[in-house]
Amino acid sequence: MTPRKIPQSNLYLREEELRRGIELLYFAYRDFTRDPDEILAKSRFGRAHHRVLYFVGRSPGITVSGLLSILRITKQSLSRVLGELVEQSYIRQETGTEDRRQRLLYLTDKGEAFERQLFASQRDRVARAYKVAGPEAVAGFWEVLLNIVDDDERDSVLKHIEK
Amino acid sequence: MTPRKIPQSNLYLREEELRRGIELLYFAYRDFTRDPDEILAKSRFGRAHHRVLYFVGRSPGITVSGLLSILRITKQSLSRVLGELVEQSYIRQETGTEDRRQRLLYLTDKGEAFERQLFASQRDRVARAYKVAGPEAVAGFWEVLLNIVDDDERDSVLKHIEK
DNA sequence: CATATATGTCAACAACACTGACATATGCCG
DNA sequence: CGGCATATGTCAGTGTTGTTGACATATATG
Repeated sequence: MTPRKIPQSNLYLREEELRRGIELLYFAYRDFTRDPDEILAKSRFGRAHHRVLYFVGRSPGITVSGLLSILRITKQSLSRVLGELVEQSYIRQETGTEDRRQRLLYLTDKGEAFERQLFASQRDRVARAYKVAGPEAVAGFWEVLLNIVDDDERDSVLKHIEK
Repeated sequence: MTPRKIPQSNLYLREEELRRGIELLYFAYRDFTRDPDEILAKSRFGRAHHRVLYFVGRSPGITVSGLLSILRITKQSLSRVLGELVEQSYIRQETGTEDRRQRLLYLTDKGEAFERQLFASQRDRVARAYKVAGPEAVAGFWEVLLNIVDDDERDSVLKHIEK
């Protein structure tokens, strides 16, 4: 009951709550990626291809460097994955109109169909979670995740999700 | 204004909301893993070692198969990582008392110190996010994540986080 | 024209996952 | 006790995804 004990107890509680968030993030992400992974395993693509299809589908006409700053990988890594998707006609490239150095990326019909299939596998899981938890929980879910993102990335994430 | 248009509009809204969750999960996870990755890069360990240290620290005396079902990787994959941690005295193994086939895993003092350093790097990020978002948002964050987890895994996750 | 930027490419390498096959120690059941 | 199951360990080969470093080409910009 000394004053010193109170902050210590709060710190302990705090750590438990923080670990709970860390673990839930880990477990949810672990299961959340399994749905598309199973579909991808049947093709010769992997998770990296999925991410490219996802973000090109989400931002048609995105440039290579735009994609790089979302994915935060090197251009050499992206190049391999993107090259395979282009070569197999899931993605097409157009030379930029304003800046002809840029390559603007778009999903082809084939790519769009595949992306929708991959999305569908995650959609059901997330939709169920939203439904069970309810709209207020969902708002909290978004709010906390947004604040976990790097401070200097938050604006760019907001631009993405508020489209 | 025909009845047909209403469900279509709802579906569209729904998809936007689902994609928002998917993207926030992606971006938050991307940044959330960067803190420990930077520390790990200075050692000769990687993200896989971190996960093992984390869950052994969280459940002292966990068995190898217990760890395998949390990590959902093969024993061959775990073996390499765990072997390195044991060999460098971050983790020690004890033969199970009830079942002598089991190897019970514990962090050494060295392992505990390293785990706390890794945890600290994520703690600040999550603590700030909790603080900015507020307690109700945090409850929603937990609730949605828990429901994103596989149905048949939810009990085991609950057992974990409610310790 | 000179420099910067956007993109592409080659090569070597590392982390982390997988499959398949086999080995050892221990528990448990009839 | 003998036989089968389980917990763990190990060897070998492979694939995906990331890295660094070096260099090339086309285009923009001052």
